[in-house]
Amino acid sequence: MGRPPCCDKLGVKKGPWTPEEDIILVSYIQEHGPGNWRSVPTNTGLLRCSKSCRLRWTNYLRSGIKRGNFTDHEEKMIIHLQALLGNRWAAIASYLPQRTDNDIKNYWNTHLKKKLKKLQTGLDGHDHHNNQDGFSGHSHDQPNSKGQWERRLQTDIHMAKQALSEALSIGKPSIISTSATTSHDLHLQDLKPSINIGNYNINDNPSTSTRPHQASTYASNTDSIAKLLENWMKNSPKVSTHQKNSDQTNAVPINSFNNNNKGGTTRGCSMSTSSEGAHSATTTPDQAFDSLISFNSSPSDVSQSMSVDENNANFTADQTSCLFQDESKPNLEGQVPLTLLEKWLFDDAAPHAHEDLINMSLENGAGLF
DNA sequence: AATAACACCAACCGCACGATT
DNA sequence: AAATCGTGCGGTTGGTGTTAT
Repeated sequence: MGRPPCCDKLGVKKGPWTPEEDIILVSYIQEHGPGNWRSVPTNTGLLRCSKSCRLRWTNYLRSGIKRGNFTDHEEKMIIHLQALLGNRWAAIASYLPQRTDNDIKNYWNTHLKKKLKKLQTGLDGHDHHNNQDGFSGHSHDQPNSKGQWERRLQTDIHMAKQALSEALSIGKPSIISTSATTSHDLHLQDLKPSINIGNYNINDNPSTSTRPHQASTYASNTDSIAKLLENWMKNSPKVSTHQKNSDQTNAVPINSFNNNNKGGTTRGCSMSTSSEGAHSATTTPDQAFDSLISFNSSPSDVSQSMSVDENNANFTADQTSCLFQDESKPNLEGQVPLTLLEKWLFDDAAPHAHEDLINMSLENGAGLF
C-alpha cells in the first residue's frame, strides 16, 4: 500500500487565499494551535491541502512577521549568512526572527542575487567603485574598509563555505553531541544563536519554555488578523459562521488560546522540527555552534549591539509579537552570549568587527572552524 | 492609451527526514 | 525492518502589479 497523497488532488483549491479562508484557518489554529496540519482541512472544511494550510500560516498568518522593506542591515545579514550557509533559508531565517524563509528566499532571488552579480562585475572591472553598487545606497564612513571587506568576502566565500562544511561534517564528540554527529543531523538551524535581550527571550525548548509567551503570541496574532480583515468583514455581509470567530479574535481569549495549545504541544505549538531531538543531548546544538565559532561576547555586548541596530528588527520590549517565533521557527535558546559572528552580523556600526571576523575566519580558519 | 517587458511574491511541488506503527 | 505519516525545506511557478516603450 503506497503512501496516499497528502490531500486529494481533486477538489483541492489552489491559488491565493481569501480572507474568509484566512479567518477559518486562524480560528482553527486559535482553538487547536498550529500543527497536525493534516486534520486542518478536514476539521475546518477548507478545500486546501494540509501543506497549503501550514504554509499559509507559517509564511503569512503567523504573527511577528515583518513584511517587505528589508533594511540595509537585514540585507547584509542575508548576504553574509548566505555566503556562510548557502541556500539554507530556514537557517538564515533563524537569524532574522521576523522574516520567513520564503521571504528571505524571495528577496535573495529577486534582489540580492542581482546586486551581488552587479557587485561581482563591478569588482571585475573597477574595484574602486564597488561601493556604488550600493547595497541599498548605504553610505559608508569608511568606504575603503567596507569595499575591501566586501571584496574579500566575495573572494573568500568559497573558502569559508568549505571550512564550514568541513567543520560541520566532522563528528567531534567534544563539540557536537552524539545525536548530531552527521553533517545532516547538524542542521544549521540547530546551530542557532541564543538571544536573551530584555523581555525578548527566545527559548525553543518546549520542555522549558514558558507558554505565556505563546498566549500573547496568539493574542497578538488574532488581533492583527482581525484588524487586517476588518474591512473585509465590513464589506462582506455573509460572514455568518466565522463572524463569531472573528469576534472571539477581537476578544482575544488569551488563556483559552494558550490552554488550547495542549492539542498541539507535541507538534503543534512548538512546531517541532525533526532535528529538535538533538536538543535533549548533553551538548546542545547551540553550544556546538558556539564551539565552532567560539568567540565570546558579554551579554551586555549583546544588548548593546542589538540596541544599536536602529534599522533592524528593534528587539525591544514592546515587540512581544516576536515571541511567537517559536511557533514555527527554530527558536533561539537560552542566554548564551552572542558569538562574534552574531555580533558581526548584528552590529552594523562596527566595521572593525567585520575585519576581525574576516581575519580570524579566513586567514586563520582553524580559529573559526 | 495600449501593451510589452519586467519585477515581485504568494503559493505550489517534490523530496527528504525523523517519528510512529 | 519496513511501511506509513507528518512535517520542513528549497526550488520553481504563475498571477499580479509596475514600469518602459
